[in-house]
Amino acid sequence: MADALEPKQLNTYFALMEAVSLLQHAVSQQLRAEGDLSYVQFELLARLADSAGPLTMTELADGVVYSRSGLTHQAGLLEKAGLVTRGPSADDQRATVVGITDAGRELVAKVLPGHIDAVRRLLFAPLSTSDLDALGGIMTRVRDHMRAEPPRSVSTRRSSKGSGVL
Amino acid sequence: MADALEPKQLNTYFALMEAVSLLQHAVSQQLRAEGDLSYVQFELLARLADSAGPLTMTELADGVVYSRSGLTHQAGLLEKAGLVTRGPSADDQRATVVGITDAGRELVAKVLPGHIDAVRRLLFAPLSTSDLDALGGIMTRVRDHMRAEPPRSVSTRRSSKGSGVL
DNA sequence: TATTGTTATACTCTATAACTATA
DNA sequence: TATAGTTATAGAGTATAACAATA
Repeated sequence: MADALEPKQLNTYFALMEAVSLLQHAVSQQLRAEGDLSYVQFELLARLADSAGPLTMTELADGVVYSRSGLTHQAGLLEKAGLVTRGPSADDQRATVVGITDAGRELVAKVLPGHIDAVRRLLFAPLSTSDLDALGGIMTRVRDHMRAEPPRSVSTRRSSKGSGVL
Repeated sequence: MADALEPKQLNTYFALMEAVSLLQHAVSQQLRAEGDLSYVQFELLARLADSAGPLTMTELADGVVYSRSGLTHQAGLLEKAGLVTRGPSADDQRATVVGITDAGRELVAKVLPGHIDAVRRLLFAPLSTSDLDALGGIMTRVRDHMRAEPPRSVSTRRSSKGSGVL
């Protein structure tokens, strides 16, 4: 126990992980039942729905998926379901641009109310307004910190000689 | 968009989910590399190491795993690896009690420093002391709220006639 | 030479249903 | 009749490596 986290840190860490795990599980069930979507698929659709225009695979991956093949797989499923389209990019001939279809937008719209409901009921119900502000500030900062630091997401490909973990 | 979360809530929700996803991914890599453990397996071992004595499968499951068969599977893997033992319970003949072995404790001890390091670097580095207090309080409250509310975890078995999602 | 994306493949995790045994 | 746990099995998600094509 030489270099343990302070107990307060440890408790915070475990509470965070367990709470989000429970939340993840609940919203995943909701998305599966109401839209036959995994959480990752929902995230991808939501990003596309929110975006001004189509996104490249790499742009779409950032922060959502941690391997290129994983994204290709998911995008393939969404395309087969008629929720997104894939096509060549004009700017960069290597890139694939992904756009959301009307059916995709409709599905997001169909699933969103129940999703919002679950998040409100499970996450926000026990929180005050100042809790919300605090949590928002903290998690935004943490997210940005982790995005900036290595280990980075998909965009940097691992070098072939295993660099170890982190 | 009739009943959307307030933008502040939505941003908070997404920041929380993305930050924890990144954290989960990073610590999973660390645990896999240094101890050949999944995060769930680490959690199970850590609980057992922290517990005064052996736990039943149901006690062990709570908050960690969402299906009984999943836990049986993971416990089987840990047992095969010599990290835990399983045996009949004295109190309740139906129950299985799970205990951690010396090898299990050693593995936790081996893996923990790197784990703590990653959590500090990724989660706590950008947070102040008051952030830590706030986050701890908030996430503890959220976790307890979700534990209390349905959808409950494993302990309640689903009725055979599909009760829908939540 | 580095980057974008796909393919093929293998593996892990998870969940459902059917089952045994005990309370 | 309800609960604890296991088994068998199937499906979904993810990652690695090898590959083709473009920058």
